[in-house]
Amino acid sequence: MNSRLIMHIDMNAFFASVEQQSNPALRNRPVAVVGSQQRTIILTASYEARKYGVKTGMRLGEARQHCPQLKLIAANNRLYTHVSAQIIRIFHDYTPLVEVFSIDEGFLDVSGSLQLYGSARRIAYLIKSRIQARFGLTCSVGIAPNKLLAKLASEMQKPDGLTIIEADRVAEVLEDLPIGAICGIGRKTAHKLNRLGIHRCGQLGRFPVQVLKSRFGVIGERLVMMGRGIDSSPVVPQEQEPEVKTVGHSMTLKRDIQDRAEIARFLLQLSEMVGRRARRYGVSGRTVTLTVRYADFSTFSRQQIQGEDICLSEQIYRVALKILDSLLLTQPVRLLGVRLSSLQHRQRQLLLLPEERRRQQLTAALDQVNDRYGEFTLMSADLLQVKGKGSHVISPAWRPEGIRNVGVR
DNA sequence: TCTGGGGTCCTAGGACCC
DNA sequence: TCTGGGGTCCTAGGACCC
Repeated sequence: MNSRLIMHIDMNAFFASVEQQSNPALRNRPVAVVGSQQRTIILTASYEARKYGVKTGMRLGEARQHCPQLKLIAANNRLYTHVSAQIIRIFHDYTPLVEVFSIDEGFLDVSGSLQLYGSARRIAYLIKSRIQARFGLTCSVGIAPNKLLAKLASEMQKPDGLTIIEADRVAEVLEDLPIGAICGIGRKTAHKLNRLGIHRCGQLGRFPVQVLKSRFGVIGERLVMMGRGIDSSPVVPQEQEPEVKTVGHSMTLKRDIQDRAEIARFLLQLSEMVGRRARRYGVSGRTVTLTVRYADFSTFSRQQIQGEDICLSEQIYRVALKILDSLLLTQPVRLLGVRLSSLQHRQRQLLLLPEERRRQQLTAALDQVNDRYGEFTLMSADLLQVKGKGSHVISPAWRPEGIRNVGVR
């Protein structure tokens, strides 16, 4: 009973594939989904575009150099969320143990589903064919004894792959695998490991733990385990997901600005977005962080802790503004961010003073209108001066509404 | 059309208290 | 008055993931 069977399912070029399905004219053509603002990057490229070297994270100019006929599409977050939620529902038909890793990825613990379906391979085929039939989308599936290896396996065949790593083949698979292929070993860590003479997972797994511990701290031990393909972390279903720890929004401005009044108006807009999401989650927080990126891309943040938990947009804004006032801006500003952390569940309304309670009710009414009719349908007069609406860029890490577990306790 | 946005976790240094 | 040590909280930055 201690041998598990974990499946990782990764939708192939998700955003781009969804667009190609919803618009047949885009099929078999190089397309890329980008953010809705002007200053953006490639979020997802279709496989046709990838052939030309177009990749996630690329600047638009560079992408066009690789592929002049590249068709760009502004991200449609509602559509992707909708499709994602339905795909997740399909996963749940095969096991209650589904971990939503991002909008286009999930882990399934199918250890207990084999009696019913025969094998993990069969479950994978069923899921793949249902997703194909219903949405016209392909995915890559990895099956292995743990999450680390399942994720690795799903990467091995794309698109439309199915890769199984059996327990007795783990060492063989890892021996010559570059360390960077492991989820959790990024560019910097790979580089540091390379300098210790470690290039392959096999080498990593045999390396003295003590040396890695002294160089990497607590993750030193984890690194050796990764090299050996050992991972005991469970598949965490939605209802057991830890609660959110921070809520934040940031935006790259259409153009770099230096005028403090203008900066303040963007902070108000960001504070409203943060406050509204915090209230929807039912949390408030004591720490407000302001992030600034200058025109040269250098980025810094300053935080301030309040004596009480806050969640109203105006309260967040006031703190953000205080931080702004304490800053000496040495360059035009490219990006602004506001984040609320040290989150707590909000107190019951009974404990509030009548005046505070009235204000909360007003805020809740405004939030309801905005939830139904879209961001910034109702907003303070100051916000009206801010040109454009909130950022509607969606990231692959973004979770469908209601997927994240909040407000239970 | 020069480089997005949402998170989590870890670290190092300093303040402060006992 | 020439110098310890542990614990906790806070700050800012960085690595990593999608």
